[in-house]
Amino acid sequence: MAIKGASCIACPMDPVLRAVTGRWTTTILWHLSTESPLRFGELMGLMPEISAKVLTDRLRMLEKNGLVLRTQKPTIPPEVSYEMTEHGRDLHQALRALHEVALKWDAEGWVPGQGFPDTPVTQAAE
Amino acid sequence: MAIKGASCIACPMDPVLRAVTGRWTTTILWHLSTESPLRFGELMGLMPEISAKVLTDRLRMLEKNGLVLRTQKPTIPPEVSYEMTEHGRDLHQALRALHEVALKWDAEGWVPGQGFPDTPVTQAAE
DNA sequence: GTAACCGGTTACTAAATGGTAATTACTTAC
DNA sequence: GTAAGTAATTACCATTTAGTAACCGGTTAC
Repeated sequence: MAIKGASCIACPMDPVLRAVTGRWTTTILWHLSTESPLRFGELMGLMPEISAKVLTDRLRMLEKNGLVLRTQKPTIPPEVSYEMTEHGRDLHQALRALHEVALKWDAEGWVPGQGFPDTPVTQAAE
Repeated sequence: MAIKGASCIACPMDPVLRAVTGRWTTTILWHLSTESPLRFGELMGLMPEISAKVLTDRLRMLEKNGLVLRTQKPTIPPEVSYEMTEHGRDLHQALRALHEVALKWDAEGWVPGQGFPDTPVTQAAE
């Protein structure tokens, strides 16, 4: 008889979560999952608050993990575009499900850090 | 006519992703989504590498966001258990989809930071 | 000659995050 | 009287991460 939940200690969730979640990562995947290919500048435009450095870092990481494909045309000025790989597209269902949750919670009046209208407010001690 | 993808700049994905993704957060939600309720110590056991401080931080954040319910029995020693709220359970589909992806990629030989067997290897410059 | 274009890179600094160890509280067992 | 057990909390320090601004390349338009 397995210990409650113990069967998942060594399941492959953790490494996958590290690769596809985290600051900006999931947002980038969501955009590329919704419309591909997207150019570097277009991604910047879709995420006005990300910096070029972080976007580059994330795209490199996703590329290394085989989830995103980078295509460069050697024109002047250069034209670089990104799209999901075949494997990356496996995330489509999960991303769509997350998007639906986002729409639902938004409609229900969810506020980041405060929860839903029916979430009990924890009193701040004086 | 909307600019390519522009319709999602202000969509509610970002705040939701901040609340449910991030180091340990999604893993905690996955465990609570799979079996509830779980006690603090049980969660620690399921994630051998997390520290009590970080687990506490995450649980407080999830509670504030109305996704996780904390129940304390005033016994000695105390017995505190955590479970998903009604709203939190909205994530079930997304979490299950992520889990399926994890199982699939694992079976396909995906290695974190190196991708799949068919992912082109970027040469490390000497 | 110089500014714009695009997709970066680099160096430096600032902020967020995470880990460790000590401490709390109350009761039961040794 | 002291250690164990549970669920934390706190202070402090180390690490990681992110942001800022400057710079690069080659060509075209002014």
